[in-house]
Amino acid sequence: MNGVKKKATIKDVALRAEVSPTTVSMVLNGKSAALPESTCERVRAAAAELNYSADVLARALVTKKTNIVGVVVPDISNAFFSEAVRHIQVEIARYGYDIILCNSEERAESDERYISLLAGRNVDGLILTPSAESFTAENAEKIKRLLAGLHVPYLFFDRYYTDGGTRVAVDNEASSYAATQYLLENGHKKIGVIAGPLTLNSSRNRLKGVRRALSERGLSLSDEFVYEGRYDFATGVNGGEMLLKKDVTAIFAFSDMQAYGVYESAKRAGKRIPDDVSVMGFDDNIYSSVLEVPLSTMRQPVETIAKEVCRSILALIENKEAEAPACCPARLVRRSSVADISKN
Amino acid sequence: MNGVKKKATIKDVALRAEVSPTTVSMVLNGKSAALPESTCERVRAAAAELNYSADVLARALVTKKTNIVGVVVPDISNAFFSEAVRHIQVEIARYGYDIILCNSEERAESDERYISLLAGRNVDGLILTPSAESFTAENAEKIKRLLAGLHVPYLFFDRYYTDGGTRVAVDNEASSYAATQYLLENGHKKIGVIAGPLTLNSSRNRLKGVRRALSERGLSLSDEFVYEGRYDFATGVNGGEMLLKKDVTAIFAFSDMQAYGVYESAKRAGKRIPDDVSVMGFDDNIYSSVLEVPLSTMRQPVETIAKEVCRSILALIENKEAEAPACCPARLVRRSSVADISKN
DNA sequence: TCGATTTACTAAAACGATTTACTACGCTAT
DNA sequence: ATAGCGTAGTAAATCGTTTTAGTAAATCGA
Repeated sequence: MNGVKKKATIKDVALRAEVSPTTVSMVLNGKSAALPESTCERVRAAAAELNYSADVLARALVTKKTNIVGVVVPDISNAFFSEAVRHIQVEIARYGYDIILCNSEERAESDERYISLLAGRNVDGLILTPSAESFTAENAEKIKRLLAGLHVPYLFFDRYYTDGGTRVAVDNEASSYAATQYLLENGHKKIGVIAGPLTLNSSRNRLKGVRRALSERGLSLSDEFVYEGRYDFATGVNGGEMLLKKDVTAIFAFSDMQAYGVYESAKRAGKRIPDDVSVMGFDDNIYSSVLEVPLSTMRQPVETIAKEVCRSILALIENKEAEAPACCPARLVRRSSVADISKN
Repeated sequence: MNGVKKKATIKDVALRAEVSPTTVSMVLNGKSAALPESTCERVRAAAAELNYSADVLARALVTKKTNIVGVVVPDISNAFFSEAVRHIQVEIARYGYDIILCNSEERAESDERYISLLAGRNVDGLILTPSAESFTAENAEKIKRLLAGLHVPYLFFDRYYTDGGTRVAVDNEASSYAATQYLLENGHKKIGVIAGPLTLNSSRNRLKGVRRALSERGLSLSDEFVYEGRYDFATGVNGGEMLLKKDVTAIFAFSDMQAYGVYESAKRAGKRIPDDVSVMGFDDNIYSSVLEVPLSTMRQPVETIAKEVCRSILALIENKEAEAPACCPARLVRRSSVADISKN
């Protein structure tokens, strides 16, 4: 009963159960096939009495398994990522894994630094959403080389390189195709688009979907109706301002956050939503249903994606073999920000 | 050049530099006071050539230092926590620490499980926001006992037990005092409050602040004007509905999310903000400035708080001595959701 | 010149597990 | 009688560091 009592080690348990550490280890790790139940019982009792649990560091040192996966996202305070990370953490905890979380703040240099750092921590796997910067040809090459040299299973989440690597993302092309169809069905022909960085596959594929839907109706999207920026509020404001001047009847923003910016720009321009201009978003943040004019948007199945991320990375950790890319479909959420002008 | 080359160990470096592992360790850890520069140079060169970096697991095993801090929050997808965690991660990384993130999903059982788990991972420190459940007398006792037995430095962030433990939080009492004063200055006397769980010090102290401001003007807040719930949207809707029936002129919601709910309830009741009822929030989420009627609110200085959290936990890790509680002041953000009715 | 000190370095013990390769014993079958 | 085998374990190596307690040689002071 004196002061700080140290954690019991496997030796303490061995001593108390009057067996060797080897035996303790085997019993506690379920490798006791060859041992009589009486011994196992003694060991388990001793372990319980001493409140023993194996030191994870010592164990990891010999087994080369930490049960940690590293997660690198551009910005956890972005609603999409925070929700995804929450689901990932909760889900992967069920398999006995913890996550070390890193924010790259959209900087390629941080991606590199964190990836190396996590590998140095002997994580069992890596879940990556590279920063926008990491999609320039040069940076992409660096990241890919870095990962190849690491021998740590990794997977791309939401953003990915097209030439290899396991990935889990929403089906961007199909989703924005659906969104555009919805706009078309409501009579919109003059559509403006606010995209995220076109270096990202997410934005490029969403744009592709828009173009496909349009061309199927014999329409096309000229470049001057596409405003490229980031996925943030300010981009929405600027893009909205620019597109409103061109008298579009609908604006499709590639993120809800951008859509909020469009609302702001409409307010400034004295235009009402959806009477003067329709707005369509992408993500379905919790806030989108709360707006004065609830936003029509494509809902990302964040929980499904998160679970798929976990399933894939665990598979990679176990098999060390490439997984097929997983594409999850987004769902159209019709609210009030899109007006039907087909009868006009 | 054959296949997978293994990571270089300290022995490899020692061999190449023609010294002992001891020497390598000392040089690379800056304990080379007694060694001639020539040797140091040789060791450093060898290390560089082999691309050597010490295995953190092996090191942690002997030094008892992991450079990891555990973070347990109720819900990372809550904007306040996600922003806080982002700043915490970025800041603490500057000191060479990583964070393992856990979501308790507001469940006491998860708090216990994660705290034990993180301690078992030999984290150097713990940053905790206990779930609402963990504030019942019984659960609180359990958590406190658990922490006391762990010998891991820990700190409470945002929510805390009043009887001990280092803590970092916004000055809730002063903040809501200021908010209430603002309401009073604008002529509001019949004020309704939507609180979070009153088991949480944050809610209790905010309520205290309201009462103090009111009583200084000879007013008081009767219980029927206080709606207790959670910090979420649904609580705002329900509380708003209830309070609007009592013809309050202003509603002070203890979170922005609740305030959004109040907006919704006002819309349903056909009341305009701020013409028919004023609304005040708390947090200043990024969305609050985006609303059709931008929300007046108390802005939590999240980055400041996060930095203070890092400073404190690092101090605790180094000194192992209690830190003074840190209280950060919130700032009043005046927007359009509060009307001046003092001239009526 | 000799003992004491300084310089430059190292052997070996930890840290706390897992894992491989044994051993000692009793029993059976030939 | 003994080879062979199953049972019930264990000793010792290993993982890759840090750290303690030295030592051997060179230098210094008197």
